[in-house]
Amino acid sequence: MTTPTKLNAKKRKEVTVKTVIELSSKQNPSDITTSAIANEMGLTQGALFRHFPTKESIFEAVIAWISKKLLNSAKKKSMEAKDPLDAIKNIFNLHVDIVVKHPGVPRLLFGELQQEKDSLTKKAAKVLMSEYSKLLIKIFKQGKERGFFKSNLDEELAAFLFIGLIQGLVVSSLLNGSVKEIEKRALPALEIFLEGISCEKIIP
Amino acid sequence: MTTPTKLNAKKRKEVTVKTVIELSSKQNPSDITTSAIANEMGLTQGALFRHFPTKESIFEAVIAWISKKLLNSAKKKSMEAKDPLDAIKNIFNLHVDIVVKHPGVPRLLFGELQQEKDSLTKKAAKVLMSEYSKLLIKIFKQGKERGFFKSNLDEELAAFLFIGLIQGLVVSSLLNGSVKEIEKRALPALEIFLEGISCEKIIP
DNA sequence: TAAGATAGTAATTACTTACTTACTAAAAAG
DNA sequence: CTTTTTAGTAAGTAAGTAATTACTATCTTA
Repeated sequence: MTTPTKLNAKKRKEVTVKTVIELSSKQNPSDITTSAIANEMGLTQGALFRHFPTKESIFEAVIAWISKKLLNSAKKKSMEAKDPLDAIKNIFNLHVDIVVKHPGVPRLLFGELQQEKDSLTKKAAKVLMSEYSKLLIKIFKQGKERGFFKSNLDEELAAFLFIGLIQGLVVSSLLNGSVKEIEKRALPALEIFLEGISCEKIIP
Repeated sequence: MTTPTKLNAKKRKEVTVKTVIELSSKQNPSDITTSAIANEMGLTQGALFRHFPTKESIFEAVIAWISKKLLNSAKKKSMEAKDPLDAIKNIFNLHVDIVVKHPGVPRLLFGELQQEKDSLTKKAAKVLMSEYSKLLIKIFKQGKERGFFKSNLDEELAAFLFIGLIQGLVVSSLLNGSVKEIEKRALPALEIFLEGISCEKIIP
């Protein structure tokens, strides 16, 4: 991915973030070196440090990018939906789209979450995940009140299962070595989940 | 964890494996250095290489340990079960127990699966996961035939959701920083999953 | 008890890592 | 056109990293 030499600071930062996400889809994010990033961009390693003070700050920027991408879109989807069930479906599709388009994203987040010390990036990843959970919990709660979901549903649990749903698809793609696997299985997976949390259908 | 100086080769290898699993529960497995392992065992770094030719071979031994632990027990549980539904429940509990007792295990496996090149350890992790999937698929298939699960159930998908189910619980524990979270939510989570894949109850 | 085998030490190896710095080329501004 | 700002280079640094080595202490057993 050789980009034209000399980009302004803003563009260069954007390219860096995209490059890290790209690399994360091929290897363990914590194994990505600054040299690897620079090399992938057609840049010398030292040049990166003109734009970012530390390696960690690069990953901060990446998490920030993901946060914006995921949270903003999810909130928009939930606003546009006609009911809570529709909202869940839309957010699921959005999430799956992001994962298919950027398979590095779940790896980055999961990788950060299991870091030893509470670095800034880990904190950012935690914040993102709990914001996302909060949004889901709110929707599940609404869906419960409006009679879409079981009345005894634990919304927090449902939120984590929703995330786990996608993690399961990611695992399957890691085993088969192809993200297409995810697209194929996404909808049936969602159906099983919804079946598990929805009210029994009224017998006609 | 200072162990008595001088252990025989077999014991030392066992302690090494346990130590790596222990460390994996606190930090990203790919960040674990041979010094860290040795230090945790009360040993010098070089001493490790009396027992393992390379660092990778240490992780091979760890995956082998997990494989034995998980696969053997799961097979046994499935043999003892009175029906496929029972088998799934028992394997789920077993899996949850292992994760709660050794939180480093899912991190190790997931970490290996997303490695760049097909190292021996990645291959071993892949084999383990697909053996595990195979076992689950077999049970889901039997359950389908015997009328426990939906007749149109995709067994392979169900297997990955089963794994994702636990991943979701792991994510929740990473956010809350406590594995107890997993124990608390495990059974309700399983119920939702089973509800999603089971045959509709016959109306009395 | 003496001899050989074995587990561990401590220093050192070659190599990789994130980060720094003195310099250059090109664009932007006056 | 000249000056200043800015993005990038290339070489270097210090702090790790996995692995090797010469040596030692301890256990086993003949």
